[in-house]
Amino acid sequence: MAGEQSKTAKKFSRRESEVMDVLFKKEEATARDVWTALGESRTYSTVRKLLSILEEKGHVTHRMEGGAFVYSPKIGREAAATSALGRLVDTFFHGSVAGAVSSLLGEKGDKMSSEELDRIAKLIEDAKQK
Amino acid sequence: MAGEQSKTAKKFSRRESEVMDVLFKKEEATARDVWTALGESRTYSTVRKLLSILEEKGHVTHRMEGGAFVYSPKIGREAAATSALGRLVDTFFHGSVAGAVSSLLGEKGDKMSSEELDRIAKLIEDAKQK
DNA sequence: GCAGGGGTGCGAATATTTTCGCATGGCAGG
DNA sequence: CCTGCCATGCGAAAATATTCGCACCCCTGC
Repeated sequence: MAGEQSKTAKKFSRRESEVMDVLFKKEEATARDVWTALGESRTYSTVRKLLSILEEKGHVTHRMEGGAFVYSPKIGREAAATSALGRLVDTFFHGSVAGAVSSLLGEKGDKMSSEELDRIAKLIEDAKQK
Repeated sequence: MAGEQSKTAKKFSRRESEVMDVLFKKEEATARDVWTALGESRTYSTVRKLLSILEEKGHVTHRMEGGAFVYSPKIGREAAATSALGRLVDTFFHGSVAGAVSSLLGEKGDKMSSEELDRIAKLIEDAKQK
């Protein structure tokens, strides 16, 4: 249980993670999209710079479309999510998934459809089988 | 679903969050403890400075014990965890708790005891009742 | 009383991150 | 062809975050 972070640890600075969040949510977006999503609190120019830095660091890629860059995260939402989730569970719940689920349910349980609840129950079932 | 972050959004810089992580894991610790936990990669002095800044910003408190400061997070693990978890679920799973649980199970499902699995199942049951 | 070993506070040099303004280039409309 | 609009690149100032070194204090042992 020694160096387990090197593989998953993604270090984003404040603004960088804000941009990444947008990208993860939207899957892909132009600089202008990100700028808008960020509430236009900064300059369009600033957002573009951030994007280019993120790309330089290898966290995002872009493809040309209609004369503009369309950026998208490079690591993959799934991987990033799993990593972040795992770290969070370790930090706050000492590795207890049950603890995390409990917290999640406590927070959003009310607003969840019984359908979604069922879906989770099924997930548990499957895990137990295996 | 508008401005829901203002209440929970805690912004920590890189080092700051590393320190907070230690504090959340240990519940409380002296500067030296944190320094050790951080792998002593920096100077003891640096860690102390970080702690004092964190305190100045209102994220941690300290109490005197045996001539040394024992720091502890101020927001409470539970609240911080819920907040972080919620944000993460929003960002990566578009708010779907099931999606998050699925990911969690996929990552740590194997290593989980059937006991913990049961515990979660029960949690779901309770949520459904309500 | 005089080290020695910790602990704390503070000020300041360094390193990074953030934020922009400006120069350039492509395209559609007049 | 000229003009306005939007996009990208670049360089650098401004704001923050990190890291330390020092001065000072308190307690224990000699």
